[in-house]
Amino acid sequence: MVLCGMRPLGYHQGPTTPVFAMPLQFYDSLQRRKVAFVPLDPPRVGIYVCGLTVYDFCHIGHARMLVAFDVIVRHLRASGYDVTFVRNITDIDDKIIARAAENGESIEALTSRFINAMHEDCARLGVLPPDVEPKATGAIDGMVSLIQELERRGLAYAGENGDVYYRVRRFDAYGALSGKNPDDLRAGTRVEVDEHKEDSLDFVLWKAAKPGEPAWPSPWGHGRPGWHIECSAMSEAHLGTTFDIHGGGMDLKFPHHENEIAQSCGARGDGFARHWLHNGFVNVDDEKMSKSLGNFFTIRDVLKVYRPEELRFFLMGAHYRKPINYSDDELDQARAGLRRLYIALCNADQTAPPSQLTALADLTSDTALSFRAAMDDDFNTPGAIAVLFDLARQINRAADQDRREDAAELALELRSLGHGLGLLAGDANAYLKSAGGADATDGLTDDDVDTLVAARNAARAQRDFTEADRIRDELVAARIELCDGADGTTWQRR
RNA sequence: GGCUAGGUGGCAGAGUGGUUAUGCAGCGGCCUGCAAAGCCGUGUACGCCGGUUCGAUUCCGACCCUAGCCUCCA
Repeated sequence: MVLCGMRPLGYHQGPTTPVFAMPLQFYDSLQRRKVAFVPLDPPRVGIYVCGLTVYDFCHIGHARMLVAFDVIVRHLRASGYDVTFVRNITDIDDKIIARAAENGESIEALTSRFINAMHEDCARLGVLPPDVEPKATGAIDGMVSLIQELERRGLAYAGENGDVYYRVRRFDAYGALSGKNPDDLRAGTRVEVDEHKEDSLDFVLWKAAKPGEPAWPSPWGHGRPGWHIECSAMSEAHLGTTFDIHGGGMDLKFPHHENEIAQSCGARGDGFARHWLHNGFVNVDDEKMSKSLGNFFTIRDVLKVYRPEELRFFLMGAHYRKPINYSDDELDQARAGLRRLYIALCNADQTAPPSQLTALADLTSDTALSFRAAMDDDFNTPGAIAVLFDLARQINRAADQDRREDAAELALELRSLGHGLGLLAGDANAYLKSAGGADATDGLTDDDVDTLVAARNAARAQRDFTEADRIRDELVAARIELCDGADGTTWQRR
């Protein structure tokens, strides 16, 4: 509860200028304010994020979560922490069972198909794999153990139907995360009431097996786990009963995360996640994008039209806690902005990725310190990106003034800072020449373009500008832009 | 209805008790055969009404509006 005071970060450009910075701070959903982050057991940091239920392709809302926590973990690591990042996979639940039956395929076939698809999507978006990616079906023992302990403590009971429930009203802290009062919740009950529950607030820990459904043995008979208990078991298995950060989408705050707290704290005493981070939503027409509303775009749909990095850049263009609206117009804006950064790398003649980047901690320019300050302040990616643009201007200016070494040095810094955001990792020419999405092919191969550019330059050499412009118009129609420089003509796809 | 977040220039989006966010788009200039890219210049935004203050977009209160959650959901 006590904010750490200012502490010296280091010295910049001589010993007379101390540079101060606040330590890393972020908004904790539990305390509902920004807190200075002090890990439980530094430099080790444990973070658990609720992953996906794998019965369909990932949509952009999932991408938001994946990218948001990818950036958070990247920055924790850049800040010197030894992070263990756990992101689970829910591979058993009602929807999975229903979808598998619908498709006439096995649950295993369905889930492994969509797990692979998710991994492909992540790789394309530059989302690094978590350190541990546990599956619910691999954590049944831990769930049974938790439920047994809850039962022993009077917090769980078996209904007549064989389902096991959590006795919510016996857990005093219920509602602490979501700010909800159990009495208010009960008043709002308007869904079908399960007559086997003691109280309508109680939620399922273990479901009795139904014919034809997957089931595991347990003290309460064959059955399968409820959704909430999975995460309590998986976080405990990999991070212990107390760990630093728990994350997930805003909609998981209640009831999922509230229930996790009830389960984990109920069974193991106090502890569990010390801080909670929730990412905001992707909206379409100012309405939540979700499968149930049917207004969602899958990642792979979007990547037919936009480059993966453009989507990533778009998702980081707003603070991770705020909602963002998905539209072609905004993706186009992201495209134009990212293009500017890559062009700066080209202007510095640093098109190929460097073999060695500079670590954030070793960058001491004002620019780098601004970047760090932005990221240290609740992972403020828009602020950090603004610093990238500032750097791009510095590079272009240096290039204009023919200060090549300066430009190269700044370009390395841009790459290094970009790395902290998972951006600007590739070859700049390759990026700019790539089609803006799988469906954006213009029918011209790179060789075709090179041939036309050569023909145009031959015409220019003869001062036949009518022919030169005709060829350029043809290329522009194919979304290819030319740039006549001192060293020849370069081209890019828009 | 309860709870939780928001309302910033044409668009997107940070931030701040008094000083340029940033990007996209626009306009003027330089450069160019013309462009493109880049550079330079250019915009007097902070929902409404009160209050505190020398001074508020920034703090406090009321109001209006929006979104999310209260049901599976990133």
